[in-house]
Amino acid sequence: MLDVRLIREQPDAVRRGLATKGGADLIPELLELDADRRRLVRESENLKALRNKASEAIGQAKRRGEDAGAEQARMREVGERIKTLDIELKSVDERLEALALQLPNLPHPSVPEGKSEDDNVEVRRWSEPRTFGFPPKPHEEVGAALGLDVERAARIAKARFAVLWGGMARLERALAQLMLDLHTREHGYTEVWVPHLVNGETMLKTGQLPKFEEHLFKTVEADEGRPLYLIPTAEVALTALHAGEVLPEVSLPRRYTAFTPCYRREAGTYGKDMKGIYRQHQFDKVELVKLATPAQAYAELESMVANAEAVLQRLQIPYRVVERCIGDLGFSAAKGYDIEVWLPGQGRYREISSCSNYDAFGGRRAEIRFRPDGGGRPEYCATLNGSGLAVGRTVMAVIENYQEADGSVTIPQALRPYMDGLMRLTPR
RNA sequence: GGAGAGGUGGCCGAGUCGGCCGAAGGCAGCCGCCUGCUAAGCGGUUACAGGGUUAAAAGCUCUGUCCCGGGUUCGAAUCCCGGCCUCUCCGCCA
Repeated sequence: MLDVRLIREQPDAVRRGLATKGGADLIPELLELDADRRRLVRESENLKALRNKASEAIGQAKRRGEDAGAEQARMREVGERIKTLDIELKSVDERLEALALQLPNLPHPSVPEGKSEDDNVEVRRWSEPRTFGFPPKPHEEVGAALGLDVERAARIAKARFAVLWGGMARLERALAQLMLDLHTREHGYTEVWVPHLVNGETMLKTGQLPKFEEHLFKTVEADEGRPLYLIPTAEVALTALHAGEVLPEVSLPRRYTAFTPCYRREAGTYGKDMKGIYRQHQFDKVELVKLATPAQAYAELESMVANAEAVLQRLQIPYRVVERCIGDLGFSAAKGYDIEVWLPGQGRYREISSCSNYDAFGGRRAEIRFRPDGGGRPEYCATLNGSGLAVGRTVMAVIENYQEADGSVTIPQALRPYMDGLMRLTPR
């Protein structure tokens, strides 16, 4: 969420910032509502001050045994007027917040121009794709022989689910473990275990609601309690952990990691990436989340990307890093990078991680603040998040990059300790 | 699932028949004083949000906040209703 005060004081700068991302057209109405709100607040509060004084006088009069009926009647009317104003104020506040929630974050000045992911800018590449002595197969073909089973998954659930048998299931688990160990032992993250179902308020505070409801799986409690939502990423749970809190500045940055399944409806992607497990309703991810001061946030973004890259380096799989352009930044991000892994079966780089700095936009929405070291008023934290990595897509990358002519897959060195020294997955 | 108790400031804890309660007292913190050191002692101070004033900040001032949302009342921490959460006992359970 953007600071309404910033919009009020520098509407033109905000309008320029939102030019590509959209939402600038909402500003006039927002400014009008803001002016209405302040007018109503002033009037209501003046009347409340009057009433408070009068009520005190009535109390004193009554204690002296005097009659205060006339004054009480007068205040009854004032009370009615206040009630009317407050109802109006509440309605203005609600409309104002609904509008403010629709405004995306302002891009950082360093973010490249561009409309779609095609305009993203490659920042660096790591390692060279290996040369195969045979035509490399896509992961769904390599995987089918090794225990990747989408047919039965579709039967017991629906399309876009998978069953992993034997070594493939083991590979999934081993990768998650490798990632968690790397981030907790070498990158300073604290491992957190979180609920996979969260309430609507948490979804609102982390920017999933109201805008992205169609992407979420929603549950209904049997006793008609508030609905809970399946998390689309551990980011929502991790970021919301400190919602409403004021953290000491010395405790920043905080670095959290969690291994969870992610559940996404994938509405509007029918027919897209239907083969294999690139796009699933359920997938595992090791997520990275940081809370930082706005001053630390951009350096923390760089190190977060490096932390995610380290996973692919361990696995010896080629990738490139692209900086997302304004049009591909997403709603909440001020700046962000994607890591794209090389998939020889597809002959191209595909997204395996997305790291973003939401800066104070995220902290304001979730109400996460910090108390500056020298004292003073609390300020909003910057929130950052990134995949480190999406486990299912890493499985894809491993089996495509390490496939052999006979249909087997070599287990990367770094992964063997997590698979009892197993060197190879062979067709079943 | 059944029965009961409760949610007050950074923490503990008091709030009488609704007014003088943004809230006693204690602890912790900060500033100063005092004292060979330490401990003790003395004085002051310590929430958040929003509005107004200001170029802005500080300051001043007003409003709201005693879990959340409604209601009663001239006036609610205090009374009433709903929700959320916590605890105790019984039952069930990985």
